[in-house]
Amino acid sequence: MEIPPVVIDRLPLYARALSGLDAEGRDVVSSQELGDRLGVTPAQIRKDLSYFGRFGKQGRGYNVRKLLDELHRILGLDRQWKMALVGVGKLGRAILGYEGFAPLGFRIVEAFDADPSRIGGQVNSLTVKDAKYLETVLKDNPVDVGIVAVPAEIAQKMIDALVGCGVRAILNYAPIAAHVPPHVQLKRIEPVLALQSMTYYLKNQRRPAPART
Amino acid sequence: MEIPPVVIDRLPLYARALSGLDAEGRDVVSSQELGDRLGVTPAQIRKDLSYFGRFGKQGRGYNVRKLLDELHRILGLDRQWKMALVGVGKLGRAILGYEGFAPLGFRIVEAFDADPSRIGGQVNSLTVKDAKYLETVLKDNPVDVGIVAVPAEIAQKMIDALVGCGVRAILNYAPIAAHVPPHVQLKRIEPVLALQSMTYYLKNQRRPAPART
DNA sequence: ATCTGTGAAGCACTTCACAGCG
DNA sequence: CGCTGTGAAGTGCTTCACAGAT
Repeated sequence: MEIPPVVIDRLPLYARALSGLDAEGRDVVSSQELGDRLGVTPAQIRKDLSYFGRFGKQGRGYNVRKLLDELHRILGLDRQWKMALVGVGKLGRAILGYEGFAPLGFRIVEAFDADPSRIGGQVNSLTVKDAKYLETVLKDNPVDVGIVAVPAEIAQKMIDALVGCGVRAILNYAPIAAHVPPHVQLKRIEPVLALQSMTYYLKNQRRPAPART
Repeated sequence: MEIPPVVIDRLPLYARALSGLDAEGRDVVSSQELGDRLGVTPAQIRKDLSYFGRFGKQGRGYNVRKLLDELHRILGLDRQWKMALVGVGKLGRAILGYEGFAPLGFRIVEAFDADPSRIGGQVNSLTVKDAKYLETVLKDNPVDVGIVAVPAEIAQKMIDALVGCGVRAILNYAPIAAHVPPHVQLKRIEPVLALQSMTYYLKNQRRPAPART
């Protein structure tokens, strides 16, 4: 069956909420309560989950631990994923220092930059390698995800290089509309775009906000 | 007329591409060419723009400078927007140091934190203030946008405080499903969620990627 | 000849509403 | 009785296809 992309985007949200419930010691949760926590309708949650199987018990709800495991399996979060960072400027260093990736199974195993003053440097126990050797390094030691944190002007070139090394998922922090072949995932992290669309609603006094993103 | 939220989300993308074209000295662009640059269909662009007026010339295309100005006006990007940052940890400092906000009219004018070791410190010519006084400070000196970069456990509390001060747009970097009243905009910046949905497609060999986000 | 602007058609996603099970 | 799972209905967004302007 073909699963709507929006559904896939919501699953990590569900997984995170379930982690929280699990940590609170909760065994069972209804779609109603999960929905309240997430700002999602219960019907949406049930429909989303129904694409993958029947995980609940009628009259009771969902077993927190079991559903969490299922979601992890579905999303592929039951393994480790290797990532390569390109661009070790201010933003890149902040990404390297971010402690939210590792506990969830995402590990940055390589860091590249083109600036000679940064190459060879140590950041968070990683040695910064010359971007010129990106292809050589990643061909021997492939990664699953590329993180791009370089200036706009060279972002597409770096993305092309990553794709050329077989990287099939890219997290793009550079402010460009990047092009990738159809088998490659691309998600952008762009605070500025988020701000620029919010101002539309700010400008027009007290217009109700649209559904949360 | 009620404009679809997705349309509003695309306008900043168009504006950015037009800035680029303008910088390249281009006077006119067609929906076809703009679409090619952005990975959006020409029909989509024309339809989106048609919600706001008739900006093109048939047989010719759009005047780059004129359309850019219109978009800036529509989105409210023809003014300055003041922002307050809450949370001056590693992430918060990276946000303060980010140079992409100011040139587009977004200025961080206040920084708050609850950690005594950070309060009073100078970051990027801003003095970090005690989060305890957030309400007092922002009531005298209101901001348009709140940026939340605090740990998950206190994020909702900080968001509530910002909303209490009349902030109507929030950029949330904390990994929680935040709740805000309907008149408040909320956008989340969550690299981890982006990664966690991409792995679904990585896991399933060579499934084609869905439309770019 | 070219490219916009736009109703109408088509598609995708969400919500409803209820049968069915514990 | 409560809550899931799910076809069917409803809504919202995208694409088509072409009249009309230059």
